[in-house]
Formats: sequence, structure tokens, C-alpha cells
Amino acid sequence: MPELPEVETVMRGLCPPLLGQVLVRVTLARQALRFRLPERLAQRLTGRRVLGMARRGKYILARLDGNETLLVHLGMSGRMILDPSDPPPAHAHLLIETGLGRRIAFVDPRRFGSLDLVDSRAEATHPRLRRLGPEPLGDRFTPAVLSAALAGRASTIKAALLDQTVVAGLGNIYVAEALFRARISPRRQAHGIVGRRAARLVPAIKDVLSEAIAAGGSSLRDHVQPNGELGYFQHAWRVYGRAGMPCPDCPGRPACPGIARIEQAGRSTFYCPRLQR
DNA sequence: AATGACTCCTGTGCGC
DNA sequence: TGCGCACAGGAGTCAT
Repeated sequence: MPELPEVETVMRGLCPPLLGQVLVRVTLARQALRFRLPERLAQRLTGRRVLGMARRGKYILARLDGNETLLVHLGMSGRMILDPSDPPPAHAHLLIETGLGRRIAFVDPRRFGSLDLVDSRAEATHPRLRRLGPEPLGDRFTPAVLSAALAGRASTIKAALLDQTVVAGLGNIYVAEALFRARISPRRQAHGIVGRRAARLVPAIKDVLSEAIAAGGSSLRDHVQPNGELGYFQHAWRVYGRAGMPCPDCPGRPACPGIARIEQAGRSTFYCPRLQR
């Protein structure tokens, strides 16, 4: 599930149990996820204090004393479970216990997630972070910046927005939702998103992400579900996963064919062909 | 340089 | 109820 709003919600949910705390016990269940894990990762995390938590794109950054940062990517199926059952749930690859006895499990059945330990002073040049585009919720993400990033791109706007070097943090769901709000067809060529279209798309992206974060932060106390899972909340998608259903913005209009599902670059796209041009 | 196909993995939900 | 298949929120690698 993790796109920017979910990653942000998970990161915030990890703050209360982790910030300022020492990792007194760290257990790794395997040597590799998507990539091989750093050598002796568990030992290198043990005894470290968490000084700060941050997010960049879809990455969670836990800044530790000793100038090292734990970099976490949740992939497609990664979750963080607070105070998990004992024995821990299936596919719990990393287990952490803090000095206050709080426990955190990183669970990822598909193992598309990743963990890395990087020099805090060189985060910006880390191979995985270096090429990320602007933060969509930051002031520097403007229509002009987006248009410039899309210039010369012959691919569809859908594919371009999934490219993390264009803008960092969007995934298949929020691209669909943002394009719907901006009334832009996902099939449109990326380099055509200039002027008024870019001026609609940027606030649409910011709004849909902000609303999703707000929903995650307000609907669950401490973002924790009864099973301890962090970051899950009720979504109200307008087009994603709604193929064949009436478009929420043109109800009752005979001309509206309903939400369409097409395939782009091997992934499903949902949109309203009548409103999105 | 940019693009699209393929790939890594397991779980779930659907039709039969 | 069981089985097989399609599909799933990501993104690195490779050929073109």
C-alpha cells in the first residue's frame, strides 16, 4: 500500500516509540530483501539511539547517533507492526526492541522492500536518494518545475508521474487520483502538461496527498490499528479500483460511460474518459 | 537520455 | 471446498 501518504503516516507512527530511544535488541530473519542487507546490520543497529525521523519520497529515514541513517523502503507489501505478537507474524524480517520495551516488526511478504544503513552526512548522495525528484508537498514543487521536468518526455503523463525522478512519492493510486482531480487524461503526453494543465495538476497532487495524510493521521489514534499495524486508514478513492462504476463527478449523465480501466506500462490505470481530456 | 518489457516475491480473490 | 489464474500500492535492470 505504501505511497507517500502511507509512508508519511508510518513514519509518524514510528516517532512515539522510537524517537530518543535506544535500540537494545535487533534481530534479522534473513540476509536479503530486495537487495542484500548491509553486513552485520543487526549488530550495527544495536545500542544506537534514534535522534530523528524523516521521510524522503517513499523512504523512511531513521537518523541514529554515530552519524548513520537507517533507510527503509516498504516496497509493495511492507508494513510496520507495533508490539507484534510473540512469536512474531510471518514475514517479519526485522525486529527491534527499544529501551522502554516497545517492539517494532518490519513485515514484508513480497520482499520488495529494502533496508540500508548510510552515512547521515552523505544522505543526499546515496544512490537511492540522489536521483529523487522534488517533494510534491514542498514549496519548490511548482507548475513551472513540473513542466520543466516533463519537457521532452514522449511518454504518457501517467508513466511520467510514476517516475520518482520527476516527483518523489507518487504511486499508481495517487497518480490516478491526482489526474482525475486535475481533469487530465492519463494518456496525454507528458510534455503537453504546461500552462493551465500544469497549474491544475500541481495543486491536485498536493491536495490529494495532503488529504490522504490528514485522513491517516486523524482516523486512528497514534496511527495504530488494533493489530498494531501502522499507517493503514480508510481510503476514499474516486477512480482507483472503480472500473465500471459511475464517475463521482458526472453522476446521472447519460453521456458518462463510467470509470474506465486501461493498461499503461503494464499497470492498471483508472480514469473518467469524459471528464479527463 | 528516455522508454517499455521483464523481473523479483507472496497473498488474495475470483471463476469454475 | 479446491484449484488455477490474474492481479496487487514498487522500482532496478536491460535492450532498444
